[in-house]
Amino acid sequence: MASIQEVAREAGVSTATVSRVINNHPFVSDKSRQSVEKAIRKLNYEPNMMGRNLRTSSTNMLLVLLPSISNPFYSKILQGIQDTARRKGYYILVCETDASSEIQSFFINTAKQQLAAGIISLDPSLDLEDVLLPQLQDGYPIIQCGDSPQNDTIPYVSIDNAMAAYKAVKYLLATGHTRIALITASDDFRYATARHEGYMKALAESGIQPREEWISRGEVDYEGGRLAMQKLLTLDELPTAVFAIGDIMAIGALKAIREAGLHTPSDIAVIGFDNIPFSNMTTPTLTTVSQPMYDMGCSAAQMMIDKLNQKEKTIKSLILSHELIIRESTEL
Amino acid sequence: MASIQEVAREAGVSTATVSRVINNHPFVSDKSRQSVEKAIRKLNYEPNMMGRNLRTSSTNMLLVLLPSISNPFYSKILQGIQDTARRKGYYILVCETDASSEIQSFFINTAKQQLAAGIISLDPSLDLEDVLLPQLQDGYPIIQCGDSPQNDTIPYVSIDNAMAAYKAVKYLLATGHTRIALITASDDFRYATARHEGYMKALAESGIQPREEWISRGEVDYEGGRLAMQKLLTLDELPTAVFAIGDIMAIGALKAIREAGLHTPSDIAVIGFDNIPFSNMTTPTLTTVSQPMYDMGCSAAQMMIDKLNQKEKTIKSLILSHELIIRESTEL
DNA sequence: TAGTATACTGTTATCGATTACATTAATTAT
DNA sequence: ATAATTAATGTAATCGATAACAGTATACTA
Repeated sequence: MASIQEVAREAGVSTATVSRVINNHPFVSDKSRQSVEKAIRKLNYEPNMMGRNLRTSSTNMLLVLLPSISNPFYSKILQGIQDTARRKGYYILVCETDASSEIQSFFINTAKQQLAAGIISLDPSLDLEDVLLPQLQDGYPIIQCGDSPQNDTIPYVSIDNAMAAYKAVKYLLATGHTRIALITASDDFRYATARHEGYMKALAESGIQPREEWISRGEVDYEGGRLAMQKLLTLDELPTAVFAIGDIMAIGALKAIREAGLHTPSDIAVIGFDNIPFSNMTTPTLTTVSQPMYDMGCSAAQMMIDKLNQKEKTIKSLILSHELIIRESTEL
Repeated sequence: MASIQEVAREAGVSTATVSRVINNHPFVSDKSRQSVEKAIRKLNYEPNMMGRNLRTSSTNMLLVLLPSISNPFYSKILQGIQDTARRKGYYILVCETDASSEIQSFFINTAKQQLAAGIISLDPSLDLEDVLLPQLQDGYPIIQCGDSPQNDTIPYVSIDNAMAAYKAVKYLLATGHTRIALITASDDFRYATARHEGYMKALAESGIQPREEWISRGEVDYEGGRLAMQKLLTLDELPTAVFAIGDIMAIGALKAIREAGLHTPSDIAVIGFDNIPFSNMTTPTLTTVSQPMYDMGCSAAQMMIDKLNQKEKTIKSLILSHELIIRESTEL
């Protein structure tokens, strides 16, 4: 672990000159530059990040908050963040926010301690605005990714959830369905309420009065989707199609339908949201709305890095495009 | 961002005394301790990690190398690592090794720069011994998790893969199968060859001569499993059961069987490996060998931290227990 | 009472980098 | 030929913490 001093001694120059060579300053003679580079190679020198970051009071680490690492939706976004960050020389600190309550203080410390240069949050349930931001230094960069925040003071990367849901339900209507149920989650999540809105709007446009009992709620996981579907299956008049606000819930719904001895899509069509890898591996394969998860991650990281480099004074939110992927669960 | 100097001034003591209070040294008077604590609260002080780590030339970050973040097997392990690490005050730097070739140098720098205190690798394809280790400082801690390394100089956390595979195939034999195929991957992975061995041993014990054509190989993903199964389906005499060395490949196999108009388990039973969350959501649900992924992660992190704290001079490898989970894909 | 141990606190060097400032050498302008 | 620029380099302070060492005050021992 050679230090800059050793390199300087080896090269017969001062540490300042070595530093200038490392950081590509002008005003270094070719002679000095060459002997420094030679010394660096000889000693296998790497600048120590701690020393550098302490002095410049900067850091090349980004903190990513995500509700659950093993949720494929988030991990795909994380992949995008990671790739972009690495290309720009940034490291990713991950923090799974689901696990416990000490977490808040743990990651807020990360920011306070200047360990991370900024926070990218994938957690839609985290109240960034009212809980997180006030605890951070003024101007500390935060980006929300995959959902839009409660209010618009925090920049985000997302898709137009209402529009995407609208189009998905429109598609169901176009294929002849009129009794279309919604499987959704708590209204705490903006994306959930936005997709709910899109659903309502599509029905309204077709002159269909959405029934109270068509809205079934559950946890955002497989069991939650399964239970929500089971509730729908107790209705006197069954829906002929279901729009679930997430693929995993939709996959749970598929299961409940099959358990009831019914068939998808002939008895009940199902449409999901997110296009997680597994949505293409189910039986039947799942019609879904594709979110550009990887791109969302890339964009979030890029926005953060631009902000850190002051290329952009303020971060502008970004709406990416979505796509309806039609598969077996709705094909008649 | 108050510094230790400001706290010292506020409390009317020297920085040394503040440092002693922070680090719970004895020999601090109650009077000093109280005024320091008061100053810390008042200034909302948090020790700066960069300063501390530079001085102590230590760090509380661990680097985790994983082939793919979005693979549920790895992400579940990562969850265990993360939880344990955080409880002990360590941060996790993730590095997805699949993506590109600059990666090697990127993460080796992390170690060289003393940014990370140790490396936990989940990547079975990474040649830790011959490629990674020689580039690191002598004694730099590395742990392999989820697979045993090529040779035994690097400590690891894993299960007994050969035994687990043996028991899985034994179960198929016990339920009357005699033509049992194997879907596996490249022999580059130790876990793959170990599971292959277990398969061979079980067949041999039952006096069954394993046929060459029963061994079908593919990439370790959904498509790989599907293609490998398709190859098996071209045989004149079809196998009645298939053991796949990973759940995702097994799920691909289920798909291929269904596409061929056959039924699982009545025509061909399928058994997977890993017990990823999705193995319980397929149709039919997948019989599989459960690896304690979360525990593996916890153990790996714990071993690393013990090593770093010098509780353990050398790290001892750990074999955790597995379990056969019987579900619909093998139930007749 | 002098001497010694003990408890507590402060001074200062240090980790490894960056950078403002000073200095010197070389070049150009007058 | 002298003054004024410009280029190249070095000196030393600095970031925020820790810790060796020294120093002071108090209690205890002989």
